[in-house]
Amino acid sequence: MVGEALKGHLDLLLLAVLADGPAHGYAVIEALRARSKGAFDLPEGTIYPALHRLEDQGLLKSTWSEDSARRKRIYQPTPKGQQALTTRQTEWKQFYKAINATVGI
Amino acid sequence: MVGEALKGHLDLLLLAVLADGPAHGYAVIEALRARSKGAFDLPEGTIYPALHRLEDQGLLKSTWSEDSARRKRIYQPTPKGQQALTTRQTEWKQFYKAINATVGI
DNA sequence: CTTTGACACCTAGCATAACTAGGTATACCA
DNA sequence: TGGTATACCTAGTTATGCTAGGTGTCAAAG
Repeated sequence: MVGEALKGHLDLLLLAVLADGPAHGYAVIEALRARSKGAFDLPEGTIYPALHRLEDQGLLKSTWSEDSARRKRIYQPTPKGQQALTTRQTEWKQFYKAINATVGI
Repeated sequence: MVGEALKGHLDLLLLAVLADGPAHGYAVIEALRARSKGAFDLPEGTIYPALHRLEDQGLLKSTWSEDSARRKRIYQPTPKGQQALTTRQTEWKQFYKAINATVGI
């Protein structure tokens, strides 16, 4: 994606993806690419620290999956994370409508 | 506004406001507040450096107004700035549609 | 006539978060 | 055996909005 545009909006994306079911980091990257039809093709160095940050904030919790030889850290939203998702959604709607109103589109 | 949400989108707002007519920095702040219905109430420390940056990039040019005892630096978009506005607009549309698609709203 | 607040400009330094660029390791296919 | 995809990690860079301070003009209120 382009530059700094994503700043402050990534949390919303991650919480939205994980609200539809637990997933590990690499799968989140693929889900973002798929859902956005290729617009969000984000590097691991973006996603992994963001997931850690959200877990530190208590919005996600993670467990190591054991049903595979390849280790996977499975993330899912906490109740606090689900609540955060709805507030982030309304904030996002207000934000993009404010932009559209300002730009006149 | 909230946190980092604006990062990467301020240039679009400034170019859009100034595309509707030259204005000085303080007036730009008021225009943003008015157009966004209060959503974008941005401090001078955000606007002035941003205007300087856009001028450095050749997207705006400025002149000091002389018809007032109070000095005002009047900004207006250059041709390059007008072109940048249209590309930023299409990028913004792609961006917010990608977010909405990803979030599912 | 002094003070307060709106107007109008400026910038050094801070904070945040996405990204770069490196690393480790497993699995599978040619 | 080598390459590619999967899957994780993090130190450091970078970009930019914002904080917090500064200067000065002007008008209205006290």
